[in-house]
Amino acid sequence: MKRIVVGLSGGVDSSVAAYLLKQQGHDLVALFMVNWHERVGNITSACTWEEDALIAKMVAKKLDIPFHIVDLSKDYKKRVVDYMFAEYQSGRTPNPDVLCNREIKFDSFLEEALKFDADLVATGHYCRKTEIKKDGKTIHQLLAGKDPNKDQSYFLCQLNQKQLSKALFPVGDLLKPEVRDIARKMNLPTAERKDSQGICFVGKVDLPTFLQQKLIPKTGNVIEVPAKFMERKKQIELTEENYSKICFPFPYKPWNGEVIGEHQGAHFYTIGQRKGLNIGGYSEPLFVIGTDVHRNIIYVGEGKKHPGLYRPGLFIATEEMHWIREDLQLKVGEKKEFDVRIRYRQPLEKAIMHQTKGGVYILFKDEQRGITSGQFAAWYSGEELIGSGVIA
RNA sequence: UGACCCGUGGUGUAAUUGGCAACACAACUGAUUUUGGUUCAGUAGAGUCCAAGUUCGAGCCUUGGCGGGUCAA
Repeated sequence: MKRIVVGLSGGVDSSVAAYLLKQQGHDLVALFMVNWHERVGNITSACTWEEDALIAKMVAKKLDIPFHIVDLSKDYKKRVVDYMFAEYQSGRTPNPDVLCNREIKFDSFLEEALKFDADLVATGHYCRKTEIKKDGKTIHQLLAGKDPNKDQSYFLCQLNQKQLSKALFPVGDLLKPEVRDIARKMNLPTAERKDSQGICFVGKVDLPTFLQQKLIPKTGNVIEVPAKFMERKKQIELTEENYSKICFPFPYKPWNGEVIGEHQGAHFYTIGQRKGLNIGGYSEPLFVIGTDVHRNIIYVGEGKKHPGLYRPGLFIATEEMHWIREDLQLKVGEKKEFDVRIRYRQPLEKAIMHQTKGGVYILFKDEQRGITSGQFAAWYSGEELIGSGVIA
């Protein structure tokens, strides 16, 4: 029996996680965290944290677990939301939920949880944890959830050994339908609740509206780059000397194409984006293939096969590298194959990672669509998440 | 100034050469998704530049305007 704090969110997953731990006879405390009060840009008028808290409390009561609430909104604002604005401002596309896990759930929240004298902190994430011994040291492994459709290990790709040592993921061995079934059988109030989506805790917001709190709209040009132009530019051999050309965003220039419309601010767009351009009349849809916040230009290409949408590799600077498995960190000059994904719910892709002095180059076996600065690349070895980093 | 061509939903095109307007893109809504995005489904939107005429019936034919373009002087 251990003393465990379980983070109840008001959703099914964490409820079932709590139930399972209770079944195993652990000494539980439920802790609900408030991360966001404001409702600017909210789409659903209802559904604020109060409702989630109420339901979480009902779950705790049903399971006969003491229930507490902790307000981490200050931290969340400072460590997640501000980061988000700053990233968009500088033309990158952040992943707030990865940060939320690293900075809040498994840091601020973890700290609060440990004040309850807990040995471990449990969440409803779909991922698994194991440990191995190596050179007499215990190493925690973060594995994908059993349900391939719900695996959330990607969102935890920035956790470190210390954080993992305290973490517990009780639903990681279950499939989502099984979790629902358990909730139904146990009559948990969350059994039929819809899965949360959108930026965690902020909720489902209209992102442009949300961003406009901080980012000022500014009219700029939309430039269409012909597919032929990029085809020519991409005729480069994938050799080490060319890494710097193929592993970074293509430096589009205004004269690489033609002005076909206007936008309200380059920092509101991301690579691969189709909706929101407000430009019609093409036989195939237009996709954003590049943004330039300094010149305030967005570059687009016609058709989902446009060469500007694909890249064979990416780069992660050394200071942005994170190894969950510190012991597997590559040395300068070393090359190794991993399975990599560059966004949530994307099939893993074979890639060679090549560590250099300034950072690591990741060369995919097949070109990847929509590689975006600011997003996280996460590399796996089979089911195990080995490390991650911010795409340059 | 003369000749010729064109004028259809927000945009780009289509309509068996007379029978009440289709497709794509955009937009909107929903589904999927604990980031952004992607993807999927559905909805709405023009009575065809204007005026007059031929016809049972015109976006398609005729005439005159208006607007845009090409060629010739």
